[in-house]
Amino acid sequence: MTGKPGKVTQREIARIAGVSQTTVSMVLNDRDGSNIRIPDATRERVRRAIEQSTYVADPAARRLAGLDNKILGVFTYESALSPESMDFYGPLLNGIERAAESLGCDLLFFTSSPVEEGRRRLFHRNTRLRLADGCVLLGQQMDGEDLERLVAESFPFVAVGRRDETDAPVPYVGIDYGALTGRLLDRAAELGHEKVLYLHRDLNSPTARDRLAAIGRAPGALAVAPFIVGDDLSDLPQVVARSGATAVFAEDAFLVEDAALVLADPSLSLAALAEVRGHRIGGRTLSGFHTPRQQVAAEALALLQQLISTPAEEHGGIEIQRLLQGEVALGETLILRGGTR
Amino acid sequence: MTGKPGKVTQREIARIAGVSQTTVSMVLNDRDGSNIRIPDATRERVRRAIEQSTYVADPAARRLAGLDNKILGVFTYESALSPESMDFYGPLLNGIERAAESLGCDLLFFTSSPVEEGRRRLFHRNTRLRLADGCVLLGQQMDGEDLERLVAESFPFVAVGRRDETDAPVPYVGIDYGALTGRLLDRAAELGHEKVLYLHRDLNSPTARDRLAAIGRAPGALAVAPFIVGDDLSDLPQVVARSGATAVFAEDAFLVEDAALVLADPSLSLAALAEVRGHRIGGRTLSGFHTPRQQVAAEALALLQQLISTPAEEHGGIEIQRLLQGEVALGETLILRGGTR
DNA sequence: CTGAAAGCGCTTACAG
DNA sequence: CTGAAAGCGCTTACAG
Repeated sequence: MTGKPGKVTQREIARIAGVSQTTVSMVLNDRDGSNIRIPDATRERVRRAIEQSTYVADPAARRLAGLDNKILGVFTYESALSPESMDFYGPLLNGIERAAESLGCDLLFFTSSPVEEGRRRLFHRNTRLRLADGCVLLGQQMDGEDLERLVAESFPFVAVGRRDETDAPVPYVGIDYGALTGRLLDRAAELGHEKVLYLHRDLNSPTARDRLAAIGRAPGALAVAPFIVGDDLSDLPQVVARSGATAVFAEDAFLVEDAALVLADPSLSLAALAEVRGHRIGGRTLSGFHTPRQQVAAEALALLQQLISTPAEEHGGIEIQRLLQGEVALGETLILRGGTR
Repeated sequence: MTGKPGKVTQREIARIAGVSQTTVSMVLNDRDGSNIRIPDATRERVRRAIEQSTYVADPAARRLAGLDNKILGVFTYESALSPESMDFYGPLLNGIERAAESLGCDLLFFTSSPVEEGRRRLFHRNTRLRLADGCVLLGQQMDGEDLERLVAESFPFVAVGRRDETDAPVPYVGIDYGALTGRLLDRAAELGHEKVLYLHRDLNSPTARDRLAAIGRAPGALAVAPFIVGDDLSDLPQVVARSGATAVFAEDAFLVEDAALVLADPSLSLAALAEVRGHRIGGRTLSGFHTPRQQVAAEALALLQQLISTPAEEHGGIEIQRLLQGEVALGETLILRGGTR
């Protein structure tokens, strides 16, 4: 696999144009500063030689010589392009693709990373991480060690979603689930609810903690009881009855849907503390949040680009941790206490 | 952007282990042939030095030195990750991701390619194409010149979908739409239809031509009239009435859906000469094809890998043009002539 | 204004 | 068994 017969190099162009290889490089990179001044004639000669050939710069060589590659890495802790993950990753990937287009960057997906314990490993023997100028990380849960190491090696990266599992501050762009949760709880209180049951899977992620923390700060009139669920929800009706809750919230829309299947009571209010777009319960739009996922992705790439193009000493001036505000989706399943859906 | 403070090189490892940089390279690449024999002791010393450090090989340097990168390029002529394109690209991308995982390859998406006349350009000033060992091309229509040039530069690539726009034989993996069309027409004849109207947009793609060619070979009892449609379908009822057709086929499921909106007659049979999964007309599953798109993607990557790892002289032994068989989806909209949906 | 030279980090003949 | 050297294709000081 060394045979690259069709490959044209700067040396070849130089030969044709009758100049040195250095000059070709200068022309290609528009190096035209104080001490380098290439006459238009030479410049033209080189240009023509290039046009007539099929020359394209070898990106590996450029990179090795110290230039940016305009390649951004995309690392996902799970499969990104499977049908199941599209609900979550789809809008993010779309935002990333569009941002990359407008930044003029290519996207390197680290699909080769070996899977261990169900999750991909970022660092491994032959990681191509370094080929990228920087990397965005996606996934509900991330590996704290990966993050620490990226910081330690001062490799530019941005996590999508809030992170707090490390000592060193990690650059991220996320959604302010705490604020959203607070607002939805306010809304529930306004509608007369006094007891809410909150279903979750006890995930160990920052956003899961943000939701729980916000629940701990619920308005005085409202008591919210967290309840950890497993795969089997058959006990749920009893739990709800015993708790006296008039509303059931859950950490994501799928969990609300599952709960709704076993919870037949139409007077029970339902909501997800997460994106609800496209989700309906018995024909009614689910109450919950609208989260600006495309915008998160776009801002993550913009931040990454900023980190890449700013010398490390000046990183202090950059806001590296950003939470974007979503909005509460009122929906039709969070209703007046005592009403019916 | 030259500051790579956290970067460890082979030279550094060599210094620590007290060997030459060459030896480090040998150990890393398990070079252990006839004339190179590294004692386990040395080997171990190097291994430990590597483990203790955060060394990872620089992929740009490896590539420049002539090795494969295990990076496969993905070029799409349109946006690949937008919600609209997911219907078409989704299963293909999913197949590509999975195949890449099992081949141990990363995926480079050429999102930076400048868009001209609504389509991306493969070759441009700073293309990173060469960074990949090879490339898969996706898109309904492709640029013949791009394909010619790839062949001329003997850059390994595989097109997804049949291609015939070049003189040189282009490697591809596609679906045999001609065979599928033939079988659906047979089915229509069996159901008693004698006249069918075929709606299409007169696209200039090989698969579009394959469908038309198969229509030209329709069974004797069946007359199929191709009809080119624009965006406005309001004339369609008249056209159908005038033609005397008892069935209307179209080149894709969306076009059938659009046609169904203006064609109220429930005795009219409908079908798409394309993938129909997930499509319904008035509650009935649409008749058409089931196409193995994930398999197409997987086979395209396998073929690409084969082309990459086989010396060019032996390419003659590889079947580079492959058509996969799909199956006819009987559905509920292609019915007995005279029946009602 | 332009070229010869060093260097980026690796691999692989080629000499010891 | 192991290292010094050349080379991959580029960029960028540094000399003319």
